[in-house]
Amino acid sequence: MSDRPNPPEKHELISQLYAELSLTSDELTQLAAAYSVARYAKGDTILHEGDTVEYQYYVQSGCLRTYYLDGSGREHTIQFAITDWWISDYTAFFSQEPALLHIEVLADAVLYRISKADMDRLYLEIPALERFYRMKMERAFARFQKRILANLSQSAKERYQSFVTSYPDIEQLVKNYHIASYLGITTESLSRIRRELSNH
Amino acid sequence: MSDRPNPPEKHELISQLYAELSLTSDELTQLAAAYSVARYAKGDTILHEGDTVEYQYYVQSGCLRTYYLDGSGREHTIQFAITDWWISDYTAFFSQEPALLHIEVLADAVLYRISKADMDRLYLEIPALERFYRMKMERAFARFQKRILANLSQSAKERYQSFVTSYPDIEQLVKNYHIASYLGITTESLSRIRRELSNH
DNA sequence: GGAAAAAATTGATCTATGATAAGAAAGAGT
DNA sequence: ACTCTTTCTTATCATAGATCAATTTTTTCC
Repeated sequence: MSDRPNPPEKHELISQLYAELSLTSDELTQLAAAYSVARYAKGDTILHEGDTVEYQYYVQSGCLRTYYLDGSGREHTIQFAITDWWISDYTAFFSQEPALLHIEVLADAVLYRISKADMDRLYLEIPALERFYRMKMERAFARFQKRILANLSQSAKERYQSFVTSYPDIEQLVKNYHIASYLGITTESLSRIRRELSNH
Repeated sequence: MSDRPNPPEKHELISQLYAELSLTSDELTQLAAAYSVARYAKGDTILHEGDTVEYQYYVQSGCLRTYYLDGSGREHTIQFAITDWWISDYTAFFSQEPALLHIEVLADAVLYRISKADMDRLYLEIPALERFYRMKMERAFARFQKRILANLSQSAKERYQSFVTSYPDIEQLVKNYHIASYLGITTESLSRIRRELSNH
């Protein structure tokens, strides 16, 4: 359950989320109207491969992951998301092609979701959102580049160490087999790595 | 050398590049003024790790790659760029932190470059650019996600086959050891994969 | 056209991780 | 508190790819 007993009033949260934009009161009201709150329990899957991706989600509390099922039925975790992070199958959200990814709730979550239809309308009505989301995409791109670099140049052990250093909260929250699937190794290999690291 | 004997007039190219935006003549003139043409020879390095990244480049002709040098001095190719593609160390371009990547010219190139200072000014003067670059970042993000998925879920042989299928022009243009470093394997492993594939 | 350099291939051996199986530990439900 | 399920660890064997070295092929330069 979220450590915040109740989510804040929607309008207050939207004000904080877009604080850097200095939007007018009317613009904030428009934005707040476009968001809806969605609560999910641990274990829920809120997107399945093949679905149309209607929403992106802002995580007010909880923990989620996106994952891909390969041809052999193995799960590959693409991203985790905790409080103050965003989550969707972004590729499918942008293109409106069927989802490639699943989204699973790893800890009870309160999410604020907004549809692509509303996003597209609001880009026209509140042009400052273009800049906000361009810069958000730049940061997301940078995180993926860092991930590609790590996958190309680091051993599994090094990648695990980076993960633990960069995301201690997530490391504590999620199961080891999810971490293994994020790192691209099996749970047995992760166990060996953890044993080696604890024997130093 | 470029298969186009001369680059088109700058204004014409900028018109085509931003055709979807239906910019005014004045806006196109402003944009064209911000771009400069840069010609490089095969073998040039136009960005080094540690540099401030002042420009992003549109490739009018030629071929380039970005690469990262790891702690052991090995090169990891992050992206290639051919005609009509963009290239930079984007993470450092956005953040203005020192470059992590190098950019090398693999075939004589004609590039159109624009500085971040000009970009930032033009975002304010031509707001339609915000949308153009947000959507460009969305597509770039999607390509990186596809790359992460492939790295997590495919064997080296599968990744090479996807590469050849997706980028036949690049496969013909660049050296095998660059392809190997893009795929995250050694040149010896790539040779063995190529032999296996040619014996089927 | 020839020499030198670069790129690519091949072979032998090694290593990190995968596959499989079994067992232990932790968590969930009653 | 107990039982069942889920998660995690460990052992053994297999494999994809790395490392190292040598050779061949291709490209570059004069």
